[in-house]
Amino acid sequence: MEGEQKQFLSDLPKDFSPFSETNIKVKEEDPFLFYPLKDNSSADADLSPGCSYELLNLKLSPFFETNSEVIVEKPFLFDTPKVNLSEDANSITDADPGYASFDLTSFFHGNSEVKKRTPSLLDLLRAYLSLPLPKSEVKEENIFLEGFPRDNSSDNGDLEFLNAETESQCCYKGKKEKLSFINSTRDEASSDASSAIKPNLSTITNSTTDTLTEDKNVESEATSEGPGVDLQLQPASIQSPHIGSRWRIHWSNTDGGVLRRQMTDVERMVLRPNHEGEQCPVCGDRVSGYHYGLLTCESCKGFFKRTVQNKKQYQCSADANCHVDRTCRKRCPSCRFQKCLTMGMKMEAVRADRMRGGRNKFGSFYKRDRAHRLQRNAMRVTVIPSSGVTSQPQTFYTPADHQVSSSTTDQNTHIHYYDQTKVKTEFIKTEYDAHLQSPTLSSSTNQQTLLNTTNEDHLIRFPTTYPLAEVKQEPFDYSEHHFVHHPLLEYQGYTSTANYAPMMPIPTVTTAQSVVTSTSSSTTGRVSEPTRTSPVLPLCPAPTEKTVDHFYNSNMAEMCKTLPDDSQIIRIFNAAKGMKGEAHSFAVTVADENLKVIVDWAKNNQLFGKLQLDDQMNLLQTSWSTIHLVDITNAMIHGNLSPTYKITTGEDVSVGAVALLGYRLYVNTWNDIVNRLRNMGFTKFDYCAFRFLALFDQSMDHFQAVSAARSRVLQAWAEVRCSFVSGFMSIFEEIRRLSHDAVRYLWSLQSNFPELWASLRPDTSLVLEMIKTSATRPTDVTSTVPHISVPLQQTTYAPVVYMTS
DNA sequence: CTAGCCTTGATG
DNA sequence: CATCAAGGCTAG
Repeated sequence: MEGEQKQFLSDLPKDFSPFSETNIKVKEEDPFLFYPLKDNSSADADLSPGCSYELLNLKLSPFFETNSEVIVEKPFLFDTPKVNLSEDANSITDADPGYASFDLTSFFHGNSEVKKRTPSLLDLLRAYLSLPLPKSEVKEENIFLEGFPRDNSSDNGDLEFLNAETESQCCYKGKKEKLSFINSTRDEASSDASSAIKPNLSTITNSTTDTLTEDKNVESEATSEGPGVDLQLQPASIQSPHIGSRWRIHWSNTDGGVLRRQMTDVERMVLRPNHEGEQCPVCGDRVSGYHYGLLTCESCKGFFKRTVQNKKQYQCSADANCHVDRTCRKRCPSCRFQKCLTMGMKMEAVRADRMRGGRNKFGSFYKRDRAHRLQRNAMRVTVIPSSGVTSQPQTFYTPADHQVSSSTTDQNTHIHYYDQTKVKTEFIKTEYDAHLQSPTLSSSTNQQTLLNTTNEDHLIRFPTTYPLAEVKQEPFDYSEHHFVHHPLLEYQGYTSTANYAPMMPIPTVTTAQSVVTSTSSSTTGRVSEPTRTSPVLPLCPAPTEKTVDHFYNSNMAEMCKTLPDDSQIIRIFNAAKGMKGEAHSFAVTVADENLKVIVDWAKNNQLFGKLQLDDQMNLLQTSWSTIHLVDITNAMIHGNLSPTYKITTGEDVSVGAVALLGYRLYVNTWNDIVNRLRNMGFTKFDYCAFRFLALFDQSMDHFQAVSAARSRVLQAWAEVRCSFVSGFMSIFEEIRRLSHDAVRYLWSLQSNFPELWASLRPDTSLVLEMIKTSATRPTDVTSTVPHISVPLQQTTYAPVVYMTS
């Protein structure tokens, strides 16, 4: 080490460490710490060998403060040349939890002061989130996978996962190396982590040392074992490559490597490429790309091409309304072609000169369509104003949803297209068809216009930066209801056995409207005549063997595995009821405890983990209360909680009061929700969906990962629940709103009942700190917290008008 | 005829 | 140079 280490340690007193001193002198212009990132090779910096470093501004550290004013705008990352680090284990020391730091004391010759400071609870949460997943005792299933040497350029290498539960197929990129993966499930990690709220030198030093000495040629995503905050871990039963499981990669060369494993369903939610998983609007088969103006499968592409090129004319032997799907698409080419056209495939895109390659004139429209899709994805859950029962559908369900807008008359191309009129078709051109094919009337544009007029648009344009900001935006007047609309469910219509009224505009019976009709018992909704099968609300097929099988293989089942154990919430209630304090205190204790469970659940979620730390914090601050309420609601529905809990004051506190953080006004409303859900047959799947939807809160949809996750959750859920989803969704929205009300209520105590607030020990409650932080942010909820004169019973809140069916 | 895979070549 | 929608090829 001596020769190689050069200056960075050489001219320092051996016992000098920034972290063993209370005050450290730092150069004023250089109040930074260098934190090593994951091992990485090559580069020519000069700090510690073979590592990547992040230059961290001490001012941003929750654990240190400095009087320097220097601010780093962006994280500064760099690498150093590789050297065997194991001999140098002694020079490793620790810093903040979540970072294992090399002792870079040479950088602290300065005149700024660096002091330790006491981190807030949120700081600790942050640090906890930034920790690698808690390492645990290994179930040493040796699994042989094959990997590939790390390609420095591909940061996404570890997002490419492969196959299989325990045995995996191989995928090579670069030269082949046999890698051995040890799958370690997490379980007991909390025991040695429990005490380590503060940075703990020895723990980190030891563990890091162990890592380095034991695993000389091991690279691990997660070898740096941090001490962890005292957030309880749940036992997890994770057997296969899976969210939450930990992997250690051993390989025989020292080039580094990237794990490839099977993508889990949930991971697939955000990671899967664009059209994977999309269904061909003609036959429902897997989409392979844009073909002739539409995202279709390979077979419909070929079919369309052959038909147009060979000027085929088909005749339907039935009534020209045959059902077309993957299994029967060969049966009636006439109806298949008709459906191709109806859905928006363009004959003009078939080249008359048969020239290969290149791009056609639709290129830019494909691009635009992609953008629209992206946007639509981001707005998967579309809020539709429904004040009064509208007589006009808010959106039209049109095949145009699948087609690319075509507004071109551009003939400036050497590619000659078939003129639509040259191929005689048997189709009667209806107004609708004309609209579809019209070069001037873009139906996508139409759709866009409609979307632009709905009030979800601000969600995209004005991303919610602060947690609970969304709460602020929510009108207090609950009489103005918002309903939720899922294009996804519309999409299902395409694969259902629904009949397509040919060439007829089909007014949308959106799920939003179905919400209206199912919850308001309104009969004025414009549900189409009963004879027509709605493409929007497909009938659930009777559960055949196949569907049952599919059910268990669905995303939903996979996602359910990540849910906390049912007993968790019971345990929390039982533990909390013995604590000193009145009802609010009981509720806050329960919330605090459950928050730990929630944090761990979120932290172990792959998608959540992909978010930036700040975004994770924001998301948690926004969604914890809804998740909490969902948890208690679920437990209540299934009779896991007793209706009331006797606390130390002798008072009987209803579960509802606890669930609503002490806000008793809406306990009956909540009880009603519990009953309704129970009657609707609320299952584990529904609970799972609720919990994920709560985590990936709608107000955070401006993060693509969040909106994508929501979409997938909805899709998976819809596969299980079909059209019932809409009914559940409206109740979910009620829960979400209630949870936000509860948070606002709790925060209102701070100003209206300071003694009560103080008795809740806001300095030790993460829940209260979260609420406080959210509320005291500049543009936040504070100003909108209504004056609440009397806690528990009275409020100036506008009463929520909950619909009952 | 079907449908999966392959080749091509303008586009960015 | 990668991308990706065109057309082409061919077993079944």
